[in-house]
Amino acid sequence: MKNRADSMLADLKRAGLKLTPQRIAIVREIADDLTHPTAQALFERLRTTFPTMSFATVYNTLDALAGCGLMGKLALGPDSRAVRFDPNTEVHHHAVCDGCGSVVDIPVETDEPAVLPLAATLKGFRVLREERTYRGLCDRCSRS
Amino acid sequence: MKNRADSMLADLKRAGLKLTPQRIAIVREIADDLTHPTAQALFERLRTTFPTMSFATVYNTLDALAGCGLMGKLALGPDSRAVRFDPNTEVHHHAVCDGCGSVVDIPVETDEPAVLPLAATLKGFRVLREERTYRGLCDRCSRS
DNA sequence: TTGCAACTTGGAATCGTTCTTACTAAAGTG
DNA sequence: CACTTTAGTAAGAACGATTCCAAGTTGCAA
Repeated sequence: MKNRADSMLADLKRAGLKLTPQRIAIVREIADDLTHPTAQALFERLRTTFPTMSFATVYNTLDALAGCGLMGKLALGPDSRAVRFDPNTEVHHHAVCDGCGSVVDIPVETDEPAVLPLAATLKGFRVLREERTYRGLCDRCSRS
Repeated sequence: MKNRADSMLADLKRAGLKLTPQRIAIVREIADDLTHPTAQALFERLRTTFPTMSFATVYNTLDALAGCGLMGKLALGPDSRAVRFDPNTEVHHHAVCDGCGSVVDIPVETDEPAVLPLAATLKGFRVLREERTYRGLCDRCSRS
């Protein structure tokens, strides 16, 4: 495998989607981005090198990626209402800084109970997935 | 203590806020509501018995309650964009049904590590709070 | 190379929420 | 009890994020 962007593009194609210049640009922009950007942020960045890029295309492509399981969509709190996109498809959690709003991935420790015994049942509720958000202060914000 | 609504009203007053008829109506409407309603849903319900009620007042009151720690605000997923309000101030988690979108409270089991050793440190991140969302299918949806 | 379903664009529409303005009611002051 | 200050409300405009739409364009299978 070459890199994350190329592998995502290959998967997109495999799913029957066309590899347009716009999609290629979008995928390259986010594939290795660990900051969990919003669609708006991506759009701004893309517009500098791809001036005709439209909002709808950014959203469409990100949703297509999400639909293929190549991208996560995050709603990280009632205050930051914009959806954030996460190219990390490993099982993991998130830490959100109350100070600056930054988001970092938290890998699942190998010694903890694998996020959840999948399809466990909780009060008549069939649990398929568990999401955790740790809130607090990032290194930088807890100093200042 | 009489009931949840009265105790919330007392706390509101103690916080220096006036007990207006609007606030009393809003608090009574949500105090014992376990469905995590949106501001819109509450507004619709209130409007039937309090026709002059305005959106701004609903939001103001819910935010005031949240500011006093009497109400939680939830962003439960990228698909349901509306903020949901939760009068349950106990430490607990949430289970969200992929089918119907319903939300139920999940109490923290006494045998699990108290949500998190408070202020634990994670990769240089000072953790103050942990939120968990279990996703899957509710009893009703997993049958049909 | 061609044909067409899939795609892109730009702007309008929508949704949930916040803001603004003017009005009203309550609480403090003398 | 009049007077002032302050807090709260109503209605709708404004806002930010996202989705929809109509019209034009293009990747790619055959």
